[in-house]
Amino acid sequence: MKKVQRPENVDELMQRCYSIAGLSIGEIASNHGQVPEKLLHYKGWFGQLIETVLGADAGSTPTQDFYELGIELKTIPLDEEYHPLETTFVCITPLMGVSGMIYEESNVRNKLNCVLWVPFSGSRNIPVSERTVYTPFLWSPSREEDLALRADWNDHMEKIATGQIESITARDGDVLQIRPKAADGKALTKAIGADGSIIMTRPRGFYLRKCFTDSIIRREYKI
DNA sequence: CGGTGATCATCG
DNA sequence: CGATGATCACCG
Repeated sequence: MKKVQRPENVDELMQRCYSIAGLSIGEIASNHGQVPEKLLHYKGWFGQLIETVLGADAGSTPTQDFYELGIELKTIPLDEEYHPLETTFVCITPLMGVSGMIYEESNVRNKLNCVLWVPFSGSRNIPVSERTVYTPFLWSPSREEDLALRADWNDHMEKIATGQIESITARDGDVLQIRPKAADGKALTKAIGADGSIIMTRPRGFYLRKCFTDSIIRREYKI
């Protein structure tokens, strides 16, 4: 693995981004090991590859990838018409100690405050090494997007705070949904139960719906 | 276990 | 056939 230093500033980061725009995954991975045939057993592989290439550290800290720059890195697979193929994981959903939490100080708001999107062709009928990176770009939520995120976050967190976590499904939330996020179905974590007691439940995560990221992509690429 | 990075597989 | 619920790999 070739070591890449952390970028000193946004310009340096973006120059690295533009240097990989248009390249195939195989070309980008040439100095970083083998490209997997399928992503089934390597689901986060591409995201971690891009982190390495751009100089983010591969830690698992709940902060931005480029902490000094306040920038979060997200790769996003698109189909032939530039529509997102998958939802976008944001962060783990807090299920305990949520009373008094406000959106402005939430992990969701912090993560999405400034995102470096790295879109790439992700259709499964294209061999992984032949999929290409589109032009990465920086994004911050518009006022409307921020309001939509805040509304969903408030709805979700109120339910969690009042012991209704088990009633939340992926259908809830216009742009921000909650879905299981764990290694398997056996993983359990503490949450607030209906009667205020502590219950054990599946860990959850916040995800951005495709419609939300789709509008981001279409606005940026003017399509 | 609880985070990071996500995509898979099944079902309505 | 797309979304929901489940799952995969790795790290400290």
